[in-house]
Amino acid sequence: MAATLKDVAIRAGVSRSAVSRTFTDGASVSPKMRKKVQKAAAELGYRPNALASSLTTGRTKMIGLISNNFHNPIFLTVFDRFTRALQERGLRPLLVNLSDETDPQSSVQMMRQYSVDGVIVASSTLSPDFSKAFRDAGVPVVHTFGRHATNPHVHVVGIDNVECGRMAARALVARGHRRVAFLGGPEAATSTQDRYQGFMTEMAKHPKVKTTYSFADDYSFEAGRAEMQRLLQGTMAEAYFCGDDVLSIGVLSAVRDAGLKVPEDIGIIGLNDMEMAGWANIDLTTIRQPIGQIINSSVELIAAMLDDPGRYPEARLFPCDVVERGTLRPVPDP
Amino acid sequence: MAATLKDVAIRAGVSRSAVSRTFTDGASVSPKMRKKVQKAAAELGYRPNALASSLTTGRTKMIGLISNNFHNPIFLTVFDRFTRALQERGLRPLLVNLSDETDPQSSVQMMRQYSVDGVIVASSTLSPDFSKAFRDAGVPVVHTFGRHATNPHVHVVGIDNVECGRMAARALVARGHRRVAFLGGPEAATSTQDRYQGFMTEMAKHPKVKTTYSFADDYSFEAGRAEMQRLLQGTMAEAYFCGDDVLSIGVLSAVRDAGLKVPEDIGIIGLNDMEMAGWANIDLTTIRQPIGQIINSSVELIAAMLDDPGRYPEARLFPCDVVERGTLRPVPDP
DNA sequence: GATTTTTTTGCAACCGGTTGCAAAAAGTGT
DNA sequence: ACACTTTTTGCAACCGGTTGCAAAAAAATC
Repeated sequence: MAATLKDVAIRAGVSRSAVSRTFTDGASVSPKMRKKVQKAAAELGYRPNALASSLTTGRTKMIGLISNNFHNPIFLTVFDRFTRALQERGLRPLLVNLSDETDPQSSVQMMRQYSVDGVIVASSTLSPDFSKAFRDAGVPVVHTFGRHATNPHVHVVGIDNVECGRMAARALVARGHRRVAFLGGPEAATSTQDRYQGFMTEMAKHPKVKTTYSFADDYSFEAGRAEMQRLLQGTMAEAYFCGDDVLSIGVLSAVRDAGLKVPEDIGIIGLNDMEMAGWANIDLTTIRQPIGQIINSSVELIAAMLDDPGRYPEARLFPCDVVERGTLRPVPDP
Repeated sequence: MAATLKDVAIRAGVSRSAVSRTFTDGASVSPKMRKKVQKAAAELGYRPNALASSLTTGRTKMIGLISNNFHNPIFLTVFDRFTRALQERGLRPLLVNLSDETDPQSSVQMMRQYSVDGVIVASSTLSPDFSKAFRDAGVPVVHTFGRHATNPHVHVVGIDNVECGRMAARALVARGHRRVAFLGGPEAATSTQDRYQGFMTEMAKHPKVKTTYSFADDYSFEAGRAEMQRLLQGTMAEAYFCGDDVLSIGVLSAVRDAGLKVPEDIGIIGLNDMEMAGWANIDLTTIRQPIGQIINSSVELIAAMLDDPGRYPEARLFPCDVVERGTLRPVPDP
């Protein structure tokens, strides 16, 4: 069975406190004692029990990583990046799948049962109130992909979805499209609302361009495809800003099945620049959300909060940029 | 700050032991006492600290979920399923990303520091020795997607990759193909080796069919595409068994870019039946690996081991089946 | 009511660590 | 060698729970 601190103390012929100090950063212990203890510990294969020490230190080094999105392919990259960034700092992600429930209180309680040092909410659809429940319970929290506010109640890291909507609108206008449309994800999602708002307000500056919009049921291939199939029954726009890449791929599929050419007949621009967007058979023009930076910044922020829990809530927004690929025609020469 | 068992005891005017018994399944406590304690606990928002109790019980209900694959899209489904199945049993996954290192001992040590109740190794590329290190350290372990052996040292849950190779071969032969090929993932991977072996041994039964093989660098779209582009410079087979779905999608991309028609000119069969295989623009004929069953079985097995740690190691293999879609021509009528 | 049996309860020790503090040891200066 | 200062060390209490056991209380039996 696992060796304990007491076993090491007995073997090294020292007090338990000496052993503890040897393994506690910053604690005072003589070099001679340290060597004696380390020798005994090595012989026994001893490593401190993180959970026992957390009772005294109040630190587990575990971070709750909460998500309700396990279907959008970009989230595999998200989990890859989060796990790596946390591990690099000696932090351990306790993964929570909230696809089936979003009661803040039961999540808060569970996280406190495990004494996580902090929580990262990785979701664009879980509400600010969800994240705020952690803050109110005294648990450091960062909401990644959350909607920013002028006076944020919790730390938010992400992109400005409104600005992305404007950016997409500008991209379509710059290509001379006279009829454009927003095809968003689920209408109730804040990310959808913000992208829609940005798109529509930018398009309002171009009254001569006909602008329409609609929503898919979900951020998924099937939902995007189904919504475009519905649109194909009526009057089409020349170009579409689709709420995200996976939606865009569904839209592309429906368009091509209808015998239309992309970008010649129909232009498509997505959002996210997930790995698949660059696959040769997709080649999606999209707006890149800098996932790596967002995640590193989130982890940096949660780590900072461990040392400064009273840290004032901030919103860190990262700029997006248009990635030119094959689904939008080139900008005409001036 | 969080209420403790002691706070509840004081508020209810009872002993700490009474409070503990109220929250411990199977412990003896009168209904009257229980009600009194529960009232006080509710008023204080008390929940037992799982880590403190683990010191006595030896149980954290945390399960290490180890993976080194965060790029194959099917792993998003894998994580979704694992988190759900574990959560349903009140178990919590501590996620570990081993993309960058595979030293068994450091992983074992980390898991023991957190007193996980068990470990699930979700990887087809991490070696049996990796999993065995946990067993040797007395940590219950299940290797999901591991290679089975006649005398397994650890519990293994997955598919018979050799049989899948045979199955793919039979599928190609049944369609009358006279020139067939295996296009595998990384040659060193055991999954590649087994699939290759099954394919080749089955094809050996059909000496009149010309059989060739090659390997992609990786299980990825780009690697699949690149390998097919290389093959397109030479003599092509009529149909290919590609080592997994994501490889197949890359292969499809290269084939179509070369102006060939699928399945008329070239047939493709993949393996896994990940969500994307069914997308209308992919419509991949593939061999379904029953991910849901594999994962539920793994979780069932780890849960069983918590109660019976000495349980004899077993291998649970699930049958695969061919999913007919659009990338292989139909079987000719007899 | 008295006796016996069963259930409930609190005490105190335990789980594996950390840490304040006083005493001991080591180091420095004269 | 002695006085003073700094560092190191062990003790014992603590962190937030669980549990064996003996005593007390409740229930059952006659």
